[in-house]
Amino acid sequence: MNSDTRWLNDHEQEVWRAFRELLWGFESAMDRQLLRDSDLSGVEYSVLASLSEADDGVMRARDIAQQLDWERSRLSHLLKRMEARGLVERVTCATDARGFNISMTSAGWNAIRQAAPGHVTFVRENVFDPLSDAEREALLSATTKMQQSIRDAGLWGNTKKSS
Amino acid sequence: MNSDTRWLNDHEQEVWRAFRELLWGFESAMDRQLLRDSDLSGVEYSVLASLSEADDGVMRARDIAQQLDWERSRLSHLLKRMEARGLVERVTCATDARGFNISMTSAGWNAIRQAAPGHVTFVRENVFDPLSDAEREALLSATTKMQQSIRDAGLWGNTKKSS
DNA sequence: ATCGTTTTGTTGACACGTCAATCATGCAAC
DNA sequence: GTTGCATGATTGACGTGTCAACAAAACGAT
Repeated sequence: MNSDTRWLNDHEQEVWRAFRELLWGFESAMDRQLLRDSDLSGVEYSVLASLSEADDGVMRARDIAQQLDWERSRLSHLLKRMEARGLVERVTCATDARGFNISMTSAGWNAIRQAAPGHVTFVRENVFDPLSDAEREALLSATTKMQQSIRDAGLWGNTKKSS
Repeated sequence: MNSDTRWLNDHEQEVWRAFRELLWGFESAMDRQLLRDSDLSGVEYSVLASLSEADDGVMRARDIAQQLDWERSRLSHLLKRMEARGLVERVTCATDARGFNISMTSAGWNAIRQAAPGHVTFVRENVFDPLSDAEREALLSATTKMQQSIRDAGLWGNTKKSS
């Protein structure tokens, strides 16, 4: 139907293919490394990392979800599993009876402290070390522009559309 | 413990943060667009796209899995759902009694033909249009290098390690 | 021919994500 | 203060992914 679609030429297909492969492969490799070295999944690491940046390892669930740009239910499901694993605890919130404070247990602290070096090393060895300075800067500007473009198209993240 | 970890400085954190955000956000936006415009999930689109490149829309399941670098079980689960939706059919293979030929139904053809223009447009508008020529080339070399680095580390894809 | 191994594919258990529905609480308007 | 709406969080259904176990056919060596 849409006969004026601007299809990709050969070179564009090559770029797109490489990018798309990396898109799925990078996260999956990162998760694999994390799981292998520290018995944490990628999403568990994200939550623990957020918590560890708070003063005492305690945050409102709402704030975690906002910081990670996650849906509430996604976080809720995950926290249930993490609580069962003993990594975090739900504590009722004194100032808002609806809310919960999520608090890292000592097992949670141990897990994130053990996992962080390997994770950072993964990023350094597979992102920064292989790239030249120019490539690193181009990567930053390219990712920023793509993200902005998707935002402009109203397709980014979990933010609800304007009616 | 690993006290010689080379942590990220501020600028590196900024690059890493932008890249990581794009990593999860891009795929999710793409899937959202696809689902909205054509009632196909991203993975369903991948399978149908592979099939549509075969002469008659028929491929061995094994070859689809290999082309997409997927685990067999992942494909098997998905094909079961896609067959239930009427997008593909499993046909017993004449030359190998273990295997199955996966064949697109006419509904499958219709779905992929309807979805393709919007998908290509998404890629063009959010990858190629926002990027300069230099950025496009840098993106290609950067993604290629990251992927190669991960491969060298033995963390890429579903290929089993060498015992 | 038969034995052991590889290949092909399925299944079940479980981790994970989205969506829609639900529920209680806070809050603002009146 | 009650009515109405927004907010914070949970739940259940279902699509999706991984992993390990399984079964059956193919294959290669003897």
